Amino acid sequence: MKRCKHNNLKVTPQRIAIYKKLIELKNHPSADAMFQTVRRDFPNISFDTVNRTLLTFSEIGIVDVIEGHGRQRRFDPDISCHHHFHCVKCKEIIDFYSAEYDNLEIPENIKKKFTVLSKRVVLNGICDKCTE
Amino acid sequence: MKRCKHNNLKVTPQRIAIYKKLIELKNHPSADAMFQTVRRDFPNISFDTVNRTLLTFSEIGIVDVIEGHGRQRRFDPDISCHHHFHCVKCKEIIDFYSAEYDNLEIPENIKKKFTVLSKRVVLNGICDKCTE
DNA sequence: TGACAAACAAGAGTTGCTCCTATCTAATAG
DNA sequence: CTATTAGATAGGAGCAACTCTTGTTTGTCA
Ligand SMILES: [Mn+2]
Ligand SMILES: [Mn+2]
Ligand SMILES: [Zn+2]
Ligand SMILES: [Zn+2]
Repeated sequence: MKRCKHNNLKVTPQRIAIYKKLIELKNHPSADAMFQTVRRDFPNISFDTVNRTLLTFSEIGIVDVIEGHGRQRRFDPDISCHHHFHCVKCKEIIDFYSAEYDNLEIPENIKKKFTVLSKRVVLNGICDKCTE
Repeated sequence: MKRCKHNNLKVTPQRIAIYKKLIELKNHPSADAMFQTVRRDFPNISFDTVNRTLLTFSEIGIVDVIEGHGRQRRFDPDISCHHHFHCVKCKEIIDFYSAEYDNLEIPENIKKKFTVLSKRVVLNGICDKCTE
């Protein structure tokens, strides 16, 4: 919660509860998934607070809002450089790691024109569970 | 429209109008953006028809539904292998091309477990227009 | 121990699809 | 060339996932 104070944000019980759930998660939850999880320990919390807090956290770099193919925004508690496999059937987003991908060079013409903040390789396909 | 017949889909004036707009577009329209464009030539068309047709086209491989960070689904009339730069400010998605990226190998552990249908490098950052 | 800016809960409002139904039409058979 | 009909469309209701508003509460600092 140092990160909160550092950004002039108050340290509230709601923020602490959401943060704790976030760091123990290993998947890519939607705002509603986080809400359902957090409300088990904090029955009076509102969806709006969870959603707003996740967006606040993404602004101060605690979570990432990641690319998706569905209508729900997906958050990623793992903010290190890694890559994603999207299953087109079950919509799950699966992490994978590759030094080769991490070290990809940004093309010159892009570097000249734009400011690149992050890069990621996104694979689409069918996961092992959906193949049967 | 051969593609339609080949997939047992009727060739309707609406589908022709949407298809024509699609192939002349060079950006990544949302369903609503397509609706607004197509209705100029076809004032009586409904949003639902445009949206449904875009999804139908994506099923038969005429367009791609691409990864996004917002709430609107984005379509891509360019179905060849290429890569995307997402501007986090104006939300524009800009194409770029790189032989190096096209030739990326899929990691062994992914290839073993999953069926990969497409790959793309996604860069996030700030575009030239938003930098001023 | 106040004062107060910031954050919260609850619920209304908005956006962007998605579904439903009556009507229409492209394709095929006669 | 017409009749038939499965499939497609328009218009509108319905729904999911946020997003905003308002009145109340609370963490922080003096
Ligand atoms: Mn991840
Ligand atoms: Mn593209
Ligand atoms: Zn799957
Ligand atoms: Zn921009």
